[in-house]
Amino acid sequence: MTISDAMPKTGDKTNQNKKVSPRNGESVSLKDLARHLGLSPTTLSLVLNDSPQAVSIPAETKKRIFDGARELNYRPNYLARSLRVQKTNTIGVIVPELSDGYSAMVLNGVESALSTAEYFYLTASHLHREDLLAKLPRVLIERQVEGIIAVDTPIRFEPLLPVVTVSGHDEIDGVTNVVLNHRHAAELGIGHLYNLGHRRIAALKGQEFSSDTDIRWQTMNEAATKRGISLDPLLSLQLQGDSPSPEVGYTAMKSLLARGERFTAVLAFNDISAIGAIRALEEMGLRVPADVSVLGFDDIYAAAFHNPALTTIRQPLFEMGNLAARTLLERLVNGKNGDVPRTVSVEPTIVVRQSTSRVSQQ
Amino acid sequence: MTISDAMPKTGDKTNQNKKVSPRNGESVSLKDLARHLGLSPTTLSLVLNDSPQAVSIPAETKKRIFDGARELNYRPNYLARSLRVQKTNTIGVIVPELSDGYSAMVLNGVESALSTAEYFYLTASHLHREDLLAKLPRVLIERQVEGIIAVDTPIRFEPLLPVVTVSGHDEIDGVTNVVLNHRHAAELGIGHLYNLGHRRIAALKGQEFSSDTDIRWQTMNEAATKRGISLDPLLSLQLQGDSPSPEVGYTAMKSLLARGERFTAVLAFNDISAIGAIRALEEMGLRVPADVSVLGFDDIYAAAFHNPALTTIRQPLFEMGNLAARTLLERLVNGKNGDVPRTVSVEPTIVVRQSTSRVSQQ
DNA sequence: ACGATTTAGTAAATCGTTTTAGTAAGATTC
DNA sequence: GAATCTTACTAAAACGATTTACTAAATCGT
Repeated sequence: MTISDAMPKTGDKTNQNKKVSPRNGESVSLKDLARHLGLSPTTLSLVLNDSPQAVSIPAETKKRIFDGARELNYRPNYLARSLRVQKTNTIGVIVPELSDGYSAMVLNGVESALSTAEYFYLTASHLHREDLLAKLPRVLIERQVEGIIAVDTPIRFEPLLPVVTVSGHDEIDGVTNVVLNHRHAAELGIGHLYNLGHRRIAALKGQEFSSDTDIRWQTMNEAATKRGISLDPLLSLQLQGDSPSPEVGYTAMKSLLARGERFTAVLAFNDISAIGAIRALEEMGLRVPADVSVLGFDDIYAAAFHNPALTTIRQPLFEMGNLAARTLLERLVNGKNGDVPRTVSVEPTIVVRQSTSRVSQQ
Repeated sequence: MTISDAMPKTGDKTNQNKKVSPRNGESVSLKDLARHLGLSPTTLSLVLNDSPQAVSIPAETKKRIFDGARELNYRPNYLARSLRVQKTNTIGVIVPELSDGYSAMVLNGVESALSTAEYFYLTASHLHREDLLAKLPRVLIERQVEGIIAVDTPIRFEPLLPVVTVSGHDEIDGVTNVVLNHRHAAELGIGHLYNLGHRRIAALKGQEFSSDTDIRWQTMNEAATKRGISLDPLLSLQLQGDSPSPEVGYTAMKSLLARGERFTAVLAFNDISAIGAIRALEEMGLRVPADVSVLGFDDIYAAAFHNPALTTIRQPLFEMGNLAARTLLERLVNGKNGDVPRTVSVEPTIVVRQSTSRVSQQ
């Protein structure tokens, strides 16, 4: 663009802006600006959007338009624009709850990918309520989102538009699942505990509503079986309640301990519940890791700084969110033609810290 | 036209919907539905929105319309609607970063208040970047948000629309600040430590970019002075870096310890940095709370389950977000008339756990 | 039996853009 | 010097709703 050069000669007629000046509060439309400049909205639109047809508009006029826009503080109405071009640059993100750390990390990744593409997103929490699970996709679609990312959320609607899940495991036409390589994660986790000599391993299963609960339990069992041990059902307990606090791990571990079973290691569903479990163990006089090793999952920020520092299986949540968003954007530009991948997976790593150790010989 | 009267008795012509059926992917507009029903879009709009003018439409026609809408899976286009009625039921929320726990808790409160009002929100993170601080409000306004909530974020723009901050402290026309009663918080914190006998108190000041840093430092000093002690500048250190991990507290405490100063208590800027500080102290062989008491701030989920459990000043973040959203919504319905409160404040509480204790006599 | 009212709708304007299809004047070509 | 091509624009039709201002027929009041 060559807007900057035409300034010197004119510098006179364009200043008669008294009539339309800053405008008492209401915002100025393209029509207002056009009237003020004595041009048609068409011309302004062409110039402001740097449309190819604007080549015939002389630099001086262009400058007049840009100056006028700045002067009247013209801001295009994105609603009107979106309506016309049939494109909102907006997607919807559905999460269980915002404050659970997990969703926040994923969202962070989503946002990072979207912002570079000039997309915005509407967030909606379903709070594990069936009515919201059915309603939220509807209202998001009414708001013309171009696609939906569902984080740890079951799909209870027909995917009329591109859908990408994070940690979704249902095979549905039109939805891409971004998932962790759970088999690998299980190998890392069970392998680590096994190599430290642990054979009696207690497990804290995820809540029923959590998408990863089943696959995690299944792959962990496979990894155990492969090593000739098994995850004793008597030593496993399902987390209850949807609080995003360590409380749920604490109460679960409390009631497991109350059963009087013996075990040397605990496989927690996530770091949050691992932290709760450690508290319960210590209250019983059991030291971690001396008496019982505890393995977390996720590697949230607090994991490294907990006391003892958590050994955990790291799930790259930011990357998963980021990947989900990038995958969705890609599906959006490809339209109908591009093929829809069923699954995109990311790799876990194990981060060994202080909450696990070699089983004590006794 | 009186198309409707020809069919009441028949009750069979309405089924000839083959032509318009589910529509190969494109969504059905009001006009499509009107054509399918042989009515005008006006009538449908009146009926579907239960407008007062729809009283004259007979129940039978209404039913036909509702049935048709369901049958063709009609979803109003919110964009078009918003454009026409000049109301988007959308607000913008600006946060520093999503994954820092603080923002997530506040957002959770915001969402909870908004969802009952059928509002949605666009989230944007500024990552402490000046360019984004200037740009984000602009683009949110272009997207026709009705108001903005800025969480722990400086206002770098002219508030042309209703703005509510969470933990903002600048006095600006048109913006309402939802803040903690910091004086009270400082009384609680300093009072607690003072009563336990602490006189030499180290402080971890918040990062420069954090809105609460100054007011917190100031009120803490006042509370200390009031008791005849002072927060020795030699014992205080500013947190550096914008990672939402305990790391920042850890490094700050490390370098404070490296200076060789003696102190019996630490006033941390927040729980996250308190956790990092505790790690640093323990690495130096100092026990918490036996040798040094550590007081956190915020009361995040992890605080209660840290080891030792954090004594902390609880800041009701969910409520603050909720209140901010409710305040904004109120300002939106009141329009220009309703007065704009400058400040709305909430009260802190102190939660005494295990990270603080009476100063050891030696 | 005549005007007023109610009933059951509709046509057209509108919100603020973008885009298609022009147009009218001047410059260029042959 | 007529035909064509540029140049510099503009009018009007979208996008998909809502809303204002009608209308034509049926009913009501007296």
